Amino acid sequence: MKRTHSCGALRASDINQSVVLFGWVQNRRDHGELIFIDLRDRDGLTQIVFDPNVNKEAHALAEQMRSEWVIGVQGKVRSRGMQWNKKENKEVSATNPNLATGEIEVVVSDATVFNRSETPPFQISEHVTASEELRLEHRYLDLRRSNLQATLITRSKMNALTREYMVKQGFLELETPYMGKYTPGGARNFLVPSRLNPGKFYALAESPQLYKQLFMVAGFDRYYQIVKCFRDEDLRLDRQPEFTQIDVEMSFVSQDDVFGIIEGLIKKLWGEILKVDVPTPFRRMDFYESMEKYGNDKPDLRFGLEHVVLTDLIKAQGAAAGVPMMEEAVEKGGIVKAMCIPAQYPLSRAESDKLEEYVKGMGAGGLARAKVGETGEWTQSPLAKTINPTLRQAINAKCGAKPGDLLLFQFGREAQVHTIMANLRVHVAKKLKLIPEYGSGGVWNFLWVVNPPLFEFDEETKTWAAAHHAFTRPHDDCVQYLETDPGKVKCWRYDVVLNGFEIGGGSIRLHDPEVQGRVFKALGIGEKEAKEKFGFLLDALKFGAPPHGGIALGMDRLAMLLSNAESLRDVIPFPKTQKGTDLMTCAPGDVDEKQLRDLSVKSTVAPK
RNA sequence: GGGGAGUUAGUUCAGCUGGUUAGAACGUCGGCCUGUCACGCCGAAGGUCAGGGGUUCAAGUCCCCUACUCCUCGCCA
Repeated sequence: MKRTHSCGALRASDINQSVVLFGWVQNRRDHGELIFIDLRDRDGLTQIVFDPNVNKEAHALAEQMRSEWVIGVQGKVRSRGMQWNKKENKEVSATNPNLATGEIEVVVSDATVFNRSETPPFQISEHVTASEELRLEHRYLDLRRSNLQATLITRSKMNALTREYMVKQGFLELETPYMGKYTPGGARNFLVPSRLNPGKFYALAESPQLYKQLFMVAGFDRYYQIVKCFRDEDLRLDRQPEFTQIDVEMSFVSQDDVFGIIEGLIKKLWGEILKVDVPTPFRRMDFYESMEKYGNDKPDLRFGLEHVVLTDLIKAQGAAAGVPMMEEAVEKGGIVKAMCIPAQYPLSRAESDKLEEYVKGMGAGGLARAKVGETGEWTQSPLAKTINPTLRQAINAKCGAKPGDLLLFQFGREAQVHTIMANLRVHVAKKLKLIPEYGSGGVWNFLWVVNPPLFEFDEETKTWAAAHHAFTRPHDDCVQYLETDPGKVKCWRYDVVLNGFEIGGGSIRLHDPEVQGRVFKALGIGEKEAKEKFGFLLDALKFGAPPHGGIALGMDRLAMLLSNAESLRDVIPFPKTQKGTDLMTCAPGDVDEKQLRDLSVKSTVAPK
């Protein structure tokens, strides 16, 4: 027997053809005489019928068949249009409109069993939801489910479309090493001990960042790569220790050129995969605006509930404000933020108490609330009695609060207030069903977040640190502040955001050695240290480096959003758990003493 | 490292303020059935209540520890 069709191929136009199908038994419906089996492969389902009047042996074999057996059948394609129904004593339509092949069935004249199957630990079905733990343990079975197959097929399409697009735009696909030199700063690296160089280690690349800049120095002009990256940080819903980037770098370009290329790519991916027309250019938002209104640099713009910063209002009232906790926060250099939940989305006392629990989980002291009354007075709030009425009206006005609205407040350390309010905003939006729990809801709000600061002040070490990396080009009109006021220096860094997910980020690089030296100085990195850490790149920049810049898109996140998946794990064939383990292979695993000796490595963990 | 949720039949879950034999659905196995399509009907088997310790006359249920899974803060330039 040789397979003639896939299980998703046959249509009414194939009726009367003799065909051979191979596949897995999805489902068996035994009527004593007739036996129906849904035969499955990655292309779809086809109903096959065993009739003892057609072939007794095949029918007997079908009585034995069970879920997930791998079989082959030969037979004739027959219409399911009108079939004799004994119960009703007349011909009745038996088509299945839920199936692409529902117009037809294959009457089996010959059948072979290629392999039997044990009863699987969970049913291979879209209807049954086994726990993720069990599914990961038997990932090869989970991957038989059609929705997981669909996401991986979508990924494959993304790869093909990306390559097609990038090649057409004149990009070269160039490879970079995974095993490189450890560079401090940034994400924690996975280390690989070197057997040939005892005591020394490679680091797995957290991104091809430095290499792709060297490609520009070498004159390749336009580089891209679909590449694995490795980061040894804690996992999240949208973070895996190994993940894939669409990595891009270009010479002689401005920020707008990079945006144009990426907008074109996303337009193509969304257009061809989802048949959705994404309008370009994308909206742009200043980093500071994003922090102020949304509390982070990856705002979900599918809904409102914008934050309002009240710090200045409270400062202006001085000692007369009547909100001692907020005043104290402001005095200590912190900020005060509010969020207004409109009256049309009423929250019960129990619900708003739950919100308080939620923010406390993020380290908040509590969640101050105030219900706005008919004349702008506050009720149901500990602030109501003491607050200066002028301040209260000013806050109402600034928040656009109307009678019946609920105001939520956070105050304290700036970074923490932003984080808590950012998470609270999304949390509330989901609760109020302004956005779905996961997935786009059919709304695709792309956004560039631009002009962030080059440096961040590290509260712990009391020093300035690179907000992204030390090779980002500052705005020309900010270079003057490098020495005097580093916090004021904005740079050519950009993130592309979709529905609250950072799907990519990049920058225009710093190719001027003079400014580079000043940036290092601001970071407290001496010449010697810079040479040790980034020597090869700094050397390379001395030999005629073109102005260049680039970006990297998170391929897994794109795939997750494109296929409305709940988690990154659903678009990665073999993902890891939150502790970075693989439940199927049990990686990471033990190695024996000899292997360690060969690598000149000693474990400090006592053997069990 | 911190906070939260969870772990009961092969699977998904229920199991109240501690109380006699731990239930349901799906799956599995057996029987019946020529038009089903998540077929239907009848019957059966199936449990270390995650592991360990404690409180109690009595623990799936209360307490402590450990493991694992998920969400999250920190972290991810």
